[in-house]
Amino acid sequence: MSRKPSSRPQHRRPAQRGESTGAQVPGVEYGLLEDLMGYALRRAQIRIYQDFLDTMESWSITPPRFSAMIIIDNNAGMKLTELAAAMGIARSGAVEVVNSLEKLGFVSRTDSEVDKRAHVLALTSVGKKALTGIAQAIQAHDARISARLTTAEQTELRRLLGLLG
Amino acid sequence: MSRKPSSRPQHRRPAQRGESTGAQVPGVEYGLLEDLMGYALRRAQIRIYQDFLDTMESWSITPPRFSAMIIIDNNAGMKLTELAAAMGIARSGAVEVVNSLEKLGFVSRTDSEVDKRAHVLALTSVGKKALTGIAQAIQAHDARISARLTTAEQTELRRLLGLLG
DNA sequence: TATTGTTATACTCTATAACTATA
DNA sequence: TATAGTTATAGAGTATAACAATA
Repeated sequence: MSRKPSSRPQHRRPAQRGESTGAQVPGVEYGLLEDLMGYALRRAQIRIYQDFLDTMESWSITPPRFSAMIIIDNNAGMKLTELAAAMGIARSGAVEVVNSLEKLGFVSRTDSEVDKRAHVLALTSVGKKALTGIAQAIQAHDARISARLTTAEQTELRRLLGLLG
Repeated sequence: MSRKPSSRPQHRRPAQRGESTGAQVPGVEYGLLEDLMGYALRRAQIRIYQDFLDTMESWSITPPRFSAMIIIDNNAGMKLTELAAAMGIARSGAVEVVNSLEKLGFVSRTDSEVDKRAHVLALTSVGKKALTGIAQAIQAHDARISARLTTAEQTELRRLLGLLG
């Protein structure tokens, strides 16, 4: 089965992780999966991730990029290796995140004064302005996904999630 | 910066998603992230995913592969398109999952009697035997991640997760 | 015309290892 | 020797679009 490479689509939506709804399909037996806490958590995250992506669509922001922006904004003078540690990812992964944020014009690398190997990360003015809007949208997203829980239930959910794992 | 392609390592651990611990690093400010339910959920999932991978390492099983095996086992005569719908992923993704499970010898495709386009999915005898061990290990994993919660708290957590999204 | 399975393509996220420049 | 940033490579998971065979 072959296809013409020349007819490749130009306006495809970016293929991101988690386009599925996280809902169960009626008539399908899920067996053991129904009993697993890990599966319940995974389904919830898939549902929420979709809303996150929809929320961030116009900004080209993904969860790791968002985390990186927030962490850079809250830790002045941070180096790339420190960002990687803070995010719990490899240095090479942090390079990719910073590359993409730099390409979007949100983050800058500046040569460190004290260590010629290191780059100091910072949000650009464009990045700072964008983060204001992004943070607002994310907070609205977070409120939306938590809307069916009372304040007490939200507190309890946080506590129980903290105990997991 | 170039490198010698001939010196490529041969015994690297497969790079899977979620090698990070999901823990926060002391001394780092996480700002808004601390307040987000979505971030709390994400961190819990990262922690748990690591234990899942460690548990499944000897079986080469990942969450989607595990879900697929359970669903195929519980829905006799299922077609690939139905599996994709049940898992909430694209057909092309289901092809990949089934390919990998077929390569492991756990799943078989059989020509459908009633629809010459379709293949009927089934666990092989090897797959059935493997699933017994896998399911046991996963149930132990699930008990492990839930161990710090009482039974009542586990029930409550499930309920609250169901309300999310 | 519509559906089924497949392939081609592309993108994100993650990893390990090796490399260069610097400490 | 060790660290900081980068690049090369790899693999899993996801997507859209097009295609051949069949319904």
